[in-house]
Amino acid sequence: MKKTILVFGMLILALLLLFQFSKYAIISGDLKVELIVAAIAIVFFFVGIYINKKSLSKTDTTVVNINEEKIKELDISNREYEVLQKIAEGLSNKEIAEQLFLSESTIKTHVSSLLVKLDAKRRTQAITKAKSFEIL
Amino acid sequence: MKKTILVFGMLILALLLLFQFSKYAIISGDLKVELIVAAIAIVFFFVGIYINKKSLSKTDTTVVNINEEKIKELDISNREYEVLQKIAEGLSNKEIAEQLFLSESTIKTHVSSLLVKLDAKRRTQAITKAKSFEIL
DNA sequence: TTTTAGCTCATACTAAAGTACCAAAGTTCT
DNA sequence: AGAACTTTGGTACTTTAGTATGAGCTAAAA
Repeated sequence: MKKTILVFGMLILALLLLFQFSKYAIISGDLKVELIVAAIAIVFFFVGIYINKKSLSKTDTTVVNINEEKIKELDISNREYEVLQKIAEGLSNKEIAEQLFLSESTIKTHVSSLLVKLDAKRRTQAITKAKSFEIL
Repeated sequence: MKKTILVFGMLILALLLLFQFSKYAIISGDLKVELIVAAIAIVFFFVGIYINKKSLSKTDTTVVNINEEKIKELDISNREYEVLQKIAEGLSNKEIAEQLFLSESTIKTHVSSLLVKLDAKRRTQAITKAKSFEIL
């Protein structure tokens, strides 16, 4: 936030300096008008690019939102979704079972139904499909 | 491509018009110098934003840029990286072998060395780790 | 109160995945 | 040509993953 204020302060300062400089240069006739105009144009062209890049990189992380409607559409239950998340974290059935205080059999059951619902043959494919559905 | 040429053509035209206009305005004294300078600044500021947006939307995938240095750092070979990509697509060893015209044994060898290099126990974990390293 | 749906767990089995170890071509660099 | 490395492939084995089927339990809906 402080950085933003600093950047804008510098910008305003540069703008004022350009004003003064252009006025002086035109009146004294040291430089051609075209040159000054071109310089201003180029400077603010890149300022625009810079500002735009800054604002874009901030809203960049907001792009990824979980599509909850799709989860319901695919008829994936709460428990199944939990398991799906653990799968995507790279855990084995055994590890998932331990983390959720369940037996490995139960995890296998959930995984199997997940594969059916996501129309996947493997857990890795389930991950990619889930991400394409914006579920993960 | 034709659109790009058109846009740039329009830009150059606008630039020339501004040149002429500013020269005329300053000489005739109809407008204040500050106003002209400000106008030019504002116009090119937005031009910069526009151009930047266009170029970004085209190279949109460049935002999630693959960290090639990390690949070298992890000592992952070309073939191994190819296999890693196929794993992330959710393919089985057999399917990867068919796509790359290799035997399943070879894929297993590559996968094993990938797991070691990525310090992963499973292929699913390899995917998540690779993504955290910005390799995928 | 049945019925339905979700969650749980088990057994038995098949199919992948992964490990360990070895070995032969092919490249690249010196 | 020899060294070092990548790529390829094999065998034999262990470990996960995944399927099929059945069943008990609970909570909510019909």
